[in-house]
Amino acid sequence: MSGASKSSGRSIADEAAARKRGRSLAALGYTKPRTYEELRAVLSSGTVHFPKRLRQVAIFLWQHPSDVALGTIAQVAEQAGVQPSTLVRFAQIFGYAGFSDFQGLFKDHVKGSWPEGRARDGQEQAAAEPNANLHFLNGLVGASQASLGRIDKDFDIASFERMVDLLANADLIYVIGSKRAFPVTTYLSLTLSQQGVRNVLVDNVGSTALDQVGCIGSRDAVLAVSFSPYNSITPDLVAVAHERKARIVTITDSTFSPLVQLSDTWLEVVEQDFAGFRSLAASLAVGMALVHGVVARRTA
Amino acid sequence: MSGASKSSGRSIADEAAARKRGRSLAALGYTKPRTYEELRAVLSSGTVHFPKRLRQVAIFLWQHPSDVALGTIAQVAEQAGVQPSTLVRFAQIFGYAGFSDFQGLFKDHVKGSWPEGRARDGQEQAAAEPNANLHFLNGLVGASQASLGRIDKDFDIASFERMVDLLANADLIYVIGSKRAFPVTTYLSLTLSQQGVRNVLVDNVGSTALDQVGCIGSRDAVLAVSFSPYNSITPDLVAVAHERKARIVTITDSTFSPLVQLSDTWLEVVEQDFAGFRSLAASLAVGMALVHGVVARRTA
DNA sequence: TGAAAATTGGAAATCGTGTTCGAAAGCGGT
DNA sequence: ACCGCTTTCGAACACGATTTCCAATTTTCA
Repeated sequence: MSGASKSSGRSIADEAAARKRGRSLAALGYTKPRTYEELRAVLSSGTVHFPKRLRQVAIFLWQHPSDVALGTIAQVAEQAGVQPSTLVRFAQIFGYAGFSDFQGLFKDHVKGSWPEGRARDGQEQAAAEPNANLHFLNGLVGASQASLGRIDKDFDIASFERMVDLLANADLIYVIGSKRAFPVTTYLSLTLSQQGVRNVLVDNVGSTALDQVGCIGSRDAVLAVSFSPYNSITPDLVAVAHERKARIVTITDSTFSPLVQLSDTWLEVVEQDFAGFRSLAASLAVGMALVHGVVARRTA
Repeated sequence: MSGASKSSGRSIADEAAARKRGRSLAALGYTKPRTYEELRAVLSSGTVHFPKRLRQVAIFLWQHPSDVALGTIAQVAEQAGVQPSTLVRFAQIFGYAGFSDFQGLFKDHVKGSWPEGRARDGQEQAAAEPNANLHFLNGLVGASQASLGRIDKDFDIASFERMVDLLANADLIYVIGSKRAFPVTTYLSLTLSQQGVRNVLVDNVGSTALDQVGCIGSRDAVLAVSFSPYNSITPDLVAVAHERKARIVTITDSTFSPLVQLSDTWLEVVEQDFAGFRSLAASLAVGMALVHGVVARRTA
């Protein structure tokens, strides 16, 4: 609220200053947004086209309003990945004198939705859900959360560390998984690559998977992901890799998985399902942690 | 959060300084409260008796936590009807270096009760975790759960139903998404197929994506998934589909997505990230719900 | 391809904020 | 009522935060 009161007394000078820079939105027929909702409306209208960095700022403001309200300009800038001056420029484009002034908008908003907005009614809401689609969505969310919750409970950290070791020491990592596991492997492969870890995603495009794994050497490692029913091509591919003496680490959902016997180390991740639709949340989280562990080990 | 981290590094010196003033609570057997809840507990315990001005401060803190979090010391002092220095003294009595440090408590609390800040819970929980890998895993789980939690809060059920409508009435569904969105689209495509809904996953294998979307007709629909940064091929592909008069529904993470303007209907799903690794849990859950909705509509 | 314009990064300068400190006022005990 | 201790006040100071400005870079348009 202080920000608002302060700005009101200086708005004329502010706008004059901004206009002098020739970038004020007033020139575009916009008036300075006076509330957080107005700002959101302007941002979402899509009529304003920002260059790269300023767009980055807009996206961050959109997604993390409370961080903007509570932080200093330096903190916000770092989190958004831009320079502090960029934030100031952004604020000025909207007709504000500077960041502090602009921040008042966010402070007001956060304060406004407090403490009335504290109603933690997740459970009650779900219980009396009239809409079938919402009911289903809540069921899926529940299944995902249950899967995630189970990770904390019984997680074999020793196996996990062995897996990190094996993968980190590998020459090349082959990522294998089909059907339901494929989304997991694509994300793992993408993330590994983004982190600079060379890897091959065995996707079986062109039915070349067997030939790909035929190239595996004894200094390579296989990261396999497989869920029941185990009727996909994955066990076959892993068996080939096993014959070729590669290290094999597996994420699967039971000891009955045919991959368990082939693996040097394996982790059990059980996903909950709702009405036949199975979550992938836990597998993704564990997989990401694996990637992170490998990167950390390699750069150490 | 910055306040908290800052304090941890200086706490020893802080407490020494406070003790020298002879008013530290440590002398009374109290330890410095580390969270807002702990502070409330101490205040409400009634075991500490403050002189007039300090009591005034305590009452104000109790009743207006958000003002304390958002304001400057001068503003808080004025609202509470005391001098700024009184606030500093109050903070020091509790073992903090000063008001800024103390204020961090309130900022954390406010941010924690704000949707996108909830992953912090997992992070702090993990702070006591000795194993770095476990810490990271917990962070990811926290991010996933925060993402899922946000679905309940603000979900545009109307948009969702329009999306189901459009997809259910489509002749053929094209599923488009690249990079981080690709795992989501692969799972959507797989599930659609398993449920008997004909669809094309535009995966750009062989760089044929443009040719694929060139076949889209006006009775088809596109289900696009895209996250920031929006620098992939997805917008180009969707633009082609748009020109060919197909219905377009989108799952994305902000209004700045270039897909929004091309879409008939879109849903905002914001994923939390942890150390740069972003969750997909919420997008997957929403996507699955979409598939289920389409199947239900078609078989009805 | 080259020139002009727009955008961005970064450091220097400015401004505001929090903290400290000494003096004054209040309070309780003798 | 006096003395000593505690609490409060308010101004000066120092620090950190914000803003400004200019050079470097990127983009745009001819």
